[in-house]
Amino acid sequence: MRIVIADDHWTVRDGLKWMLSDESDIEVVGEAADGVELLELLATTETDIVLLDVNMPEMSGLEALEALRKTSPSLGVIVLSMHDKAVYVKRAIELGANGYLLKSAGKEELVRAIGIVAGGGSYVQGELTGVILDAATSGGSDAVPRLSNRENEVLSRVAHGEENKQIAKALGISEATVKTYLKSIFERLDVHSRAEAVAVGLRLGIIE
Amino acid sequence: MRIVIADDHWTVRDGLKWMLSDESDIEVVGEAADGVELLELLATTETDIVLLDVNMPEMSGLEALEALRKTSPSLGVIVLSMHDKAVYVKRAIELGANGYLLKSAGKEELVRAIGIVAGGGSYVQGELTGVILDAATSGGSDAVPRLSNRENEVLSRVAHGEENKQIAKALGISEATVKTYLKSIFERLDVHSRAEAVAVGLRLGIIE
DNA sequence: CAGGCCCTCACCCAAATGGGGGATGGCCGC
DNA sequence: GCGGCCATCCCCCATTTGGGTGAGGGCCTG
Repeated sequence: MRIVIADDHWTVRDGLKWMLSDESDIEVVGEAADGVELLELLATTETDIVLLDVNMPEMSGLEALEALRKTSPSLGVIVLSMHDKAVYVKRAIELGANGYLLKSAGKEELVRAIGIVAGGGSYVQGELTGVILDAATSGGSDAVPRLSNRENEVLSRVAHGEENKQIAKALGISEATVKTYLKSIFERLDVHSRAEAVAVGLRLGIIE
Repeated sequence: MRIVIADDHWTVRDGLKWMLSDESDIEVVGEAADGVELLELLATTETDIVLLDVNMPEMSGLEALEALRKTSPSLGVIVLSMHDKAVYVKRAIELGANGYLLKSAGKEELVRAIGIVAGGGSYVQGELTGVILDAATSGGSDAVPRLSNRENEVLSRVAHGEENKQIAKALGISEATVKTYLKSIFERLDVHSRAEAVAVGLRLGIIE
C-alpha cells in the first residue's frame, strides 16, 4: 500500500514513517507539509492512502480534504486529529474522510486503520464511535457550521480587528454587504457578537 | 545525557525518540503527555534535559516551564514550538528556557542544541536569533503581554460572547469597571476591538 | 423551471462599544 | 514612604455594532 503523509511537523512525519517502516506491505511514497504540497504530490504520485493532519498552514487539512475529494474521490483518507469532539469528527466524515484517528492512538490502531481503509472500509477510533452515534441519533441537528468563501474572508478580517468599513473597502464591496455577511456568520455559528464569532471560528479551525 | 520528552502527541514523542536513538550519549529516560505528568516525572527521575512542547493540554508547556523552574532551576529545557514570532520566543526565554527550536528544525540541529544546553549553554535556532536581537535592541518594549486575573477573566468571557453588562453582573462589579478592564486589555494586547482581542488571546494561549 | 445557495445592496433604529478624561483604595517592593 | 500595579468606580460622546426586513441577479441541481 502506497502511503502519503501530510503533516506540517517533521516530528510527526518521521514518527509515522518510523512506525510504518517495519510493515512489509506498507510503503511511504511521499510527504507533504501543507495542503498545497499534498495536492501537488497526489497529482504526480500514485497513492493508495493519505494520512492527513487537520492542522496545517496555508491550506488546512480539512480544506485539503475537500479539495482532493474533487479530484480523487476514491482515495483513502485517514484523518489524524487531536480533537475528540463530535463536531470535528463529523466534519471530517462529512468531508469524505475514510478514517479518523486521534493523535493519541497507538501504532497497532494506525496499522489496522490503514488496512481497513485500504480494503475500502471505514475506520473510526473506538473511543469516538459513541460520539458519531450520538451525533447520528440526535438527528444530526448540530452539524458543523460551514461558511461561504466570502463569509470566511470577512470573519478572518474581523479576527484581525478590522471594522466593517475597512473590510468593505478591502473587499471592494459595500458596508451593507459586509453587515449582511456578519449576520449570516452569526446565524451559522450560533453566536451574537463578532468577538464570539472569532472565538468559535478559531476553535473550530474555520479561520486561522 | 538523560532526556525527558514532553509532548501531548505520541507521534512527536516517537519521532524524537527515534531521532535520538542512535546517539550514543543520549538516553531518553521518560515521556510526559502534559505539564502535570512532566512535573510528576521530574520529581522521581534524574534528568538532564527536557524537550518541551509548548502546546499541551491541562497545563501548557510554558506554564509547565514556569512551574518547573521553581523546583529545578538548573535543569536544561529546550522548547519546541511551531511559532517563529518574536513574542513566543521571547516569552519562552523570559520564562527560563535554555533553548528554542522550531518543529521544522532537523535532527542535526536538535542534537546540537541538546549538546550545547547540556554543557550549560543556550541555543536558539539560527533563523530566530535575528528575532531575539531585534527584541533585545529595541529595548524589549514589545514584551509578551500578560493580563491580570481580572482582565483574563473578562477577556475569557468576551470570547464567549458576553456583553459588558453580563460580565459585570457575573463578576459582581460595575459595568464601568468592565469597560476599564477592556481598555487595559486592548492596550496590553495592542488591539482596538474585542474581536481582535479574542483572536490574539486565543492565539497567544492567554485564554482558552 | 422552481427552489436553494451565494453575492450584492439598502434603510431604520436601539444598543453596545471604544476612546478620552478622571478618581479612590489596597498592596508590594525598593 | 513613594512609585507601581491592581481592582474598583464615574462621566461624556462619537462611532460601531446587531437586528429586523427587504430585494435583485447569478449559478447549480433536482
